[in-house]
Amino acid sequence: MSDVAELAGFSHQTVSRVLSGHPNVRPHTRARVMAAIQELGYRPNLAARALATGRTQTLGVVCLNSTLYGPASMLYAIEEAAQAAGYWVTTASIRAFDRTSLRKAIARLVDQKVDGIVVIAPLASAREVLDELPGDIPVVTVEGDSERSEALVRVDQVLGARLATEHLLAAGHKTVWHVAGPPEWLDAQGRVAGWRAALEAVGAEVVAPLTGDWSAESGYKAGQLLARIGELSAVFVANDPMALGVLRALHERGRRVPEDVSVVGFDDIPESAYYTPPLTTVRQNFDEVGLKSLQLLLDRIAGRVDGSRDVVVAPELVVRQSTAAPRSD
Amino acid sequence: MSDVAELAGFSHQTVSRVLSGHPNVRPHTRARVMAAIQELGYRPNLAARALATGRTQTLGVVCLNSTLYGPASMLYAIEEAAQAAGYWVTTASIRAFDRTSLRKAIARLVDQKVDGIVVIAPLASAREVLDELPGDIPVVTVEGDSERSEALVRVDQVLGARLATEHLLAAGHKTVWHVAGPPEWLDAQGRVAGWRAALEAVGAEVVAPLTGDWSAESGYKAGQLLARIGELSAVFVANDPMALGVLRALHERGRRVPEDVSVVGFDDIPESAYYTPPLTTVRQNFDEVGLKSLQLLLDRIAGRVDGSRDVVVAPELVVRQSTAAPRSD
DNA sequence: AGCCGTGCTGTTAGCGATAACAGACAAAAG
DNA sequence: CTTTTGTCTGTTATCGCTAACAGCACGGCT
Repeated sequence: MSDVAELAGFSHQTVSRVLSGHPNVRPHTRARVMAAIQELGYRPNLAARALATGRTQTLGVVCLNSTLYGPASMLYAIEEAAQAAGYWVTTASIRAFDRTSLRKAIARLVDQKVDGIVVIAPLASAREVLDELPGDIPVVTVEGDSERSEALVRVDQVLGARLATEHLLAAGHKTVWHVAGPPEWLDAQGRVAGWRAALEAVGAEVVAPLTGDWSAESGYKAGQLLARIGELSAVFVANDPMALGVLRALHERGRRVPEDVSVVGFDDIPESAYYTPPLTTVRQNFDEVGLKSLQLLLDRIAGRVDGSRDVVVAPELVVRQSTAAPRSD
Repeated sequence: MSDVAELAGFSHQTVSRVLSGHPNVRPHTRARVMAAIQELGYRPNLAARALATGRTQTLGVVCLNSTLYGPASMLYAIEEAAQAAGYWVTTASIRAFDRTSLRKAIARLVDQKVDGIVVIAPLASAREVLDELPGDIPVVTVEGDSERSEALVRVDQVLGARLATEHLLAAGHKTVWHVAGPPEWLDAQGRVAGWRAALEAVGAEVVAPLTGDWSAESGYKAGQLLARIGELSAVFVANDPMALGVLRALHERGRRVPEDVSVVGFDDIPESAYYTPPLTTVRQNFDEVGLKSLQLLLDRIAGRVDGSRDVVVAPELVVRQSTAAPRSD
């Protein structure tokens, strides 16, 4: 930086002012400095700036399993929007569900002095950990606990599950079975709640849900069980890959979809329109969730805390060919 | 830090030595300092350390489209391994194929003074950009150009495509059609080359490949075209989601798989075992690629350049139910 | 006894930027 | 013509840490 100053014939402080867009710099001076920067190929040292200002222009994202479609999409949307806003993104992936690794991940980000954190860790246990956070760092939670005082962006899982279940009930099915996600996941819990609520609203029987781990394999296993149940006519599966597994298992047992059994998924991943048959599912707009959470975070960093504290994104039912009326016999 | 020093009764430099694990510190002193750190809840300032040492303990990853299964898996594997090695990971996602955004992404990482970079951008154009890189920063390329002098980790795409094609030829198919990935992608190019080589080796006809964009939708469109071709008996599709689209299109036109047409995919994503029918495909071990590339990068950071410059991971054919012998008529 | 090497700790000087204050000069106000 | 105000630039201190050097005590050697 002092090289630039010398070449331009000004002090390093003036160079700093040019860089930070300070108004009180003569246009002529600014031009000279810019030329010197160009000529020397100077790039400011971000570590030094971080040390001096206390800000890093970096955001942290804590993410539970970034190979799943949902988290990966949100991560991508956040990264891109952050980039556009002049921020960096550091990710802290965690594999396990436990509190310790979540705590460690957040500690890492705090150590790195990130300017804000997005937590994509829709686990019941996340709540306690977030309560331990230093209060001076803005945090936005995605799919978190709505009782937390911090900002939150979420998809209305309960609504989505109700849309799915009501769609099946409206087609004439007496009741709807459910393959749920891991019980620790808040969105899995929400989908169970919505499914249950829809059934109870019309007095339909509520059969205990099966549980998977979001993978197609776990859906397949649940499907093998379901396929043996004669009275089965409609299933709501908590995500699309598991629904794929269910479709496969039903097919292998000779239960036709949708003639014998109707299936609804959740997420609307790009592949689900090409399953056999194309899957009726509930669309979550992950890009929007990622974008909104970033906006909220930037607002908080800028001190605009007054704005909306919670953002709820509405899911949407996408009807395809895996659902139909039950057989009349 | 000086607070800790004062509380422990030593100088700040001794605290620094304890933190960095310097050998010449009396155990008693070390214990006192540690206790003081504990008591004050002291956490070192990484920006200051970065400024003083010139190292950041951060790695950069440039990633082309992190919502695809392959890149997402590698990213995840890298992130986790880096974490275990005490490094942070900053991602720079790019959406477009062009040189400018790649250049910008790398510039961002260099500005941030990352200690090393992994480039997951299997594009032909990546090569030129990488040549512009400052020579003092270690770089590992994934799926890059093997003629580059830098370190490289890749899956043998040509071999994988040959395995797939030869499997179909061995089953008795006269020739194999191909749905390729975007031509700018090096792995798409490699798969075309392997497919072509396998056909030419036995003197089979080489029909010009169709092109998709890795999505199920593009595979579906290619499949609609293929389904009209009467003589079609075997297709090799450049990735699993596109293969799903092809399966769907064939099914809609009444072409049975594998009785009428055999289909082979590429990647072995977790869902492909549950497609209708379960997909014969070529497995790439993304975790291994991610891990190996990180190891290579850490080696280079540590100055161990002597070791293997290139790592080639062998893909593996996974035979499921989407392939069979051609119809005898 | 004197010297030297070794183990431990403290002092000083940066790393490369920004913040706060100070000074010079020109234009506007009294 | 002096005073004030405002625009522009420079000087100095500081962020929190590590590197290099210096110093001190101690034991073994000649």
